[in-house]
Amino acid sequence: MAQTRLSDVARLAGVSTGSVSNFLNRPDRVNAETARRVSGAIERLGYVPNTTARQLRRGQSEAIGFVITDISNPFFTTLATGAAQAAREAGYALLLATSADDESGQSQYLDVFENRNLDGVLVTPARTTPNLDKLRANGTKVVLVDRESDDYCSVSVDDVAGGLAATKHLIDVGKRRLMFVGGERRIQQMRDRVSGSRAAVLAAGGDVTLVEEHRETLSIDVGREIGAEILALPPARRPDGVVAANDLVALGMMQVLSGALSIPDDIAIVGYDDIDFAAASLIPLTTVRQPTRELGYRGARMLIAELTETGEHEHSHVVFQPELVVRASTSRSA
Amino acid sequence: MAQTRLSDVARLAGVSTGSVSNFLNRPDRVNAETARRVSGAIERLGYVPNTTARQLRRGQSEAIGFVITDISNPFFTTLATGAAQAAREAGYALLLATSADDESGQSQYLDVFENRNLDGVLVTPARTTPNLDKLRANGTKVVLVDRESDDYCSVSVDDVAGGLAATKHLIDVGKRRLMFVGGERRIQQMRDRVSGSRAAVLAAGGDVTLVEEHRETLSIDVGREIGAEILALPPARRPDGVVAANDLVALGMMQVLSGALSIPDDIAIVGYDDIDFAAASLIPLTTVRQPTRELGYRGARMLIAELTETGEHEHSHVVFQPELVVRASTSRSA
DNA sequence: TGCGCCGCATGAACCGATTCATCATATGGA
DNA sequence: TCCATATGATGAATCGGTTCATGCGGCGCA
Repeated sequence: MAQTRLSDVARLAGVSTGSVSNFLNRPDRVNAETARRVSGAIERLGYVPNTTARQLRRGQSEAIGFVITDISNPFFTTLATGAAQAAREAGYALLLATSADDESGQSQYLDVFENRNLDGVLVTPARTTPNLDKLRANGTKVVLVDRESDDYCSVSVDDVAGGLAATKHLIDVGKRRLMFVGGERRIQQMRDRVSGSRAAVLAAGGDVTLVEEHRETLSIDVGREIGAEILALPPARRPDGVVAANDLVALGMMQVLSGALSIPDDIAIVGYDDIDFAAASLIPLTTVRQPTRELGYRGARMLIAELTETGEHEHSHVVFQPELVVRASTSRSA
Repeated sequence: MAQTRLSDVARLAGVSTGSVSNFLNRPDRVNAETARRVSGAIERLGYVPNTTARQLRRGQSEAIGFVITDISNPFFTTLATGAAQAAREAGYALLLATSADDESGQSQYLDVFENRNLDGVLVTPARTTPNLDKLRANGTKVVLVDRESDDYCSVSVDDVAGGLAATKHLIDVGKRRLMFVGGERRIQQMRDRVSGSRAAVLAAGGDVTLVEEHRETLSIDVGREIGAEILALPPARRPDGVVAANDLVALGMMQVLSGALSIPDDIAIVGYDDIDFAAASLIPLTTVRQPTRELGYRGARMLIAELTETGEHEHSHVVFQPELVVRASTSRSA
């Protein structure tokens, strides 16, 4: 209960508080003998510095925040794991907020962050870009994850390439009536994936068609719904290949479709993200793998770098390349 | 950049800092006119209180921590969601730490928490109980989640009942050669689930057998391994019913087994937790549902209650009852 | 011997909000 | 009219580190 204070350490060691503080923060600035005494006193008292006081004086918290858009999607938790690791390595704390079940969503959580005075936040922009500028005006650094922007540092994945690879693969295995299931068109990633998909169709020539279906959220349940809708179509109008914009939808669709149709013969499915459950499905899911963990890791490192750099800041952008992982949901031989 | 301080507000409103502080924290103590002026000044300046300074003075951080044992298991993220909600409702921040990929594991993260001076932590004790006592001696409150203990408040689920229900169900659908796949025996939950399982076998009489398999971790990959081992057995020695101690293992096993055997005819599988993917599997998984979100929610509320209560503290314990959810992995009719 | 410099310790001021003893003013009752 | 009481404002002290201007002793060099 009774916190031992830095001044207690100073008294026991017979030095000033300044020296103790220096020992803690710039050990090179204290004499070896002094260091020995201070270190002994700290040991003896079991002293732990009070982070709050340090933060107050330093004007920074050594903590960064991350808003998880959808905690039920392993993609985001993997992102968080990567970010957490980077934070830990740099001695930062990672404060996670979840906007999972909430109507007003993200911007509310950014508010939470606002008066927790974090040094910076990692943001995965959802449907609309929340008022990041306001945060930044308040002195909080911002790095975008899984999204590019000229105004902020960002780490992202080439979604055009991902959409293209997924679609081209379906065409290569002989599918002609394709369907793209995406999220809200306002989200940049979705637009990119769609445009990659279209590019692949265009390149294939005239006999390949592509229909697009867009939903607000991309969950397992939504996948089930869309699967049911496909089954309700007359067979001739059913797609024979589907590109889903995330694995959850793909798995939901597959569950419903596998009851009535043969996968991949009647209908082949490609997901996106390569969450663990994609490989673990009874029919393993072909999917576009993103370097998810790395994405979170690099994002956090970038943020921390921005926090610690001294000179003028230049926004930097890292773009990873996705990788198509072929499994049984599109190919018998896989 | 230049933070507006409380004293700026006071100056603009023409009142003392004490009054501004009172307006913020005990509005009933300030005159209506004063309140109006202060509120106007806050508005005009866009003032946001500095949480760090408040924490320092108050001696508390209004933040609680939660160590996620395995972030790749949706069970734990759901727990976190519940806890996050409770924290949010009470105006607390939830600091998440992940011990996912780390050899030394949990205790290290509790250290991180130690000098972040949190008011309390929520702990899901893993294999060994980390040095919680030390934390507590430092003034940090502790509540155990998913585990009972006399020395701490706790929220848990009746694991004996869960193991029993799962096993009895297999027996009821006609299975006789049962297998229990659990985690480390040192973990209390595992012991409870096993003993529930044994009780069900005992109650069924002589012709039901139970073999036990224990692994350090319970992941999809481990499930695959065990599935392969089962397939390698001579048919007569294969179990015809499996109780898995979490859904991940169950899903992993099912993936391997469904290739060679008929589920549920040759072998029926029951999981544990009822994560979303259990219902979403191509063969939906029968499982023991835990009120996971509620568990996190109640745990956090309990912790916050302990933090805000004034009198003597009495440890309290909430024990939820699990619920068996029957699906196709054990029953054709389901 | 004297001067300048270096290394290191010192401790008061400070970060920004909260608290509380104190005081001013108003109200009511005798 | 006077005193007791209530209401509410005040501002200095405080929380626990960090910083920095200041000072001191020792060493090298001329």
